[in-house]
Amino acid sequence: MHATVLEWYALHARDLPWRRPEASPWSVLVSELMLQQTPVARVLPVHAAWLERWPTPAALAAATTGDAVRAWGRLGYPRRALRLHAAATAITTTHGGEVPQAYETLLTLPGVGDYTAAAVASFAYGRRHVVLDTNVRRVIARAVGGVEHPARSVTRAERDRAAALLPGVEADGSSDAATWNVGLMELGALVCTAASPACDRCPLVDRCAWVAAGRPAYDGPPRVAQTWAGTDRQCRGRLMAVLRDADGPVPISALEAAWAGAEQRERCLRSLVDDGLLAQVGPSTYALPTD
DNA sequence: CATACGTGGAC
DNA sequence: TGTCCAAGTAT
Repeated sequence: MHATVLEWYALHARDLPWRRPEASPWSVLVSELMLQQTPVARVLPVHAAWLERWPTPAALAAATTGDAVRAWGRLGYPRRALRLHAAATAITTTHGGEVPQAYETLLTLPGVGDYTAAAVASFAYGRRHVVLDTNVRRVIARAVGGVEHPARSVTRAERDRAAALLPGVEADGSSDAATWNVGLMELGALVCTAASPACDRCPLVDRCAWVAAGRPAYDGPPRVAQTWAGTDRQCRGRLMAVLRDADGPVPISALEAAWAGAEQRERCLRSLVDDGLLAQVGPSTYALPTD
């Protein structure tokens, strides 16, 4: 299975900026934060502009959080911009300006959880870690587990299975683990997709347990649908869009025009200020934060 | 462990 | 056209 995936990746990998040999660990870290729940196509232009403007953690740490939020644009989940800024600050003040290499150290950075810590350690530094993202989980669930979708949350058995599949260390100390990780991710992103897997283009089709079983439909607990219309998330998004698109502070009237329901609007306004995404700069004026 | 958290493209 | 989904994290 290893050689098959590695060969397929060598032939079909997309040329992404954060995968190039010259990509810095900072570029990798920025890409990983941006890619959390966000498609590659939308990340590409924002990532390029971000690295151009803030080529190092120290450069971002010197900017305001408001600048980071505005540069985040419409990637969604703007708290990630705040976390990335906070991570850059921590890297600058307590890690000598260099993105940490150790998984455990990476894990202490804001916005960096198990997946991102393993991904940065693996992709930026070549360290051997199990990288369990939604793509890897799905490929393993199908190819090895024989089911269409993995469980809602990562189980111990699932992690053990992924660890067992991870390429080992060669006699010379090298390992294919990092390429294996990104290869499995790429396979899940391009071929073994959630809704319409292209098994006719899959290098693992002949040994896939799910295909062998006749591609049985998912029969686990119902996967919760994301609601959107009328939620606080939609309201917060509307309010943030007003601030992002403005040159400076905006009057409360502009925010009132963006969301009709007063009670919900005020609750969301409070939560955005509480999160540090907005600042009240006058009795009836709001702005992106300047700290 | 379930839930909140943005946004827009695909089918 | 509405539903599903995208390299998760924090609480």
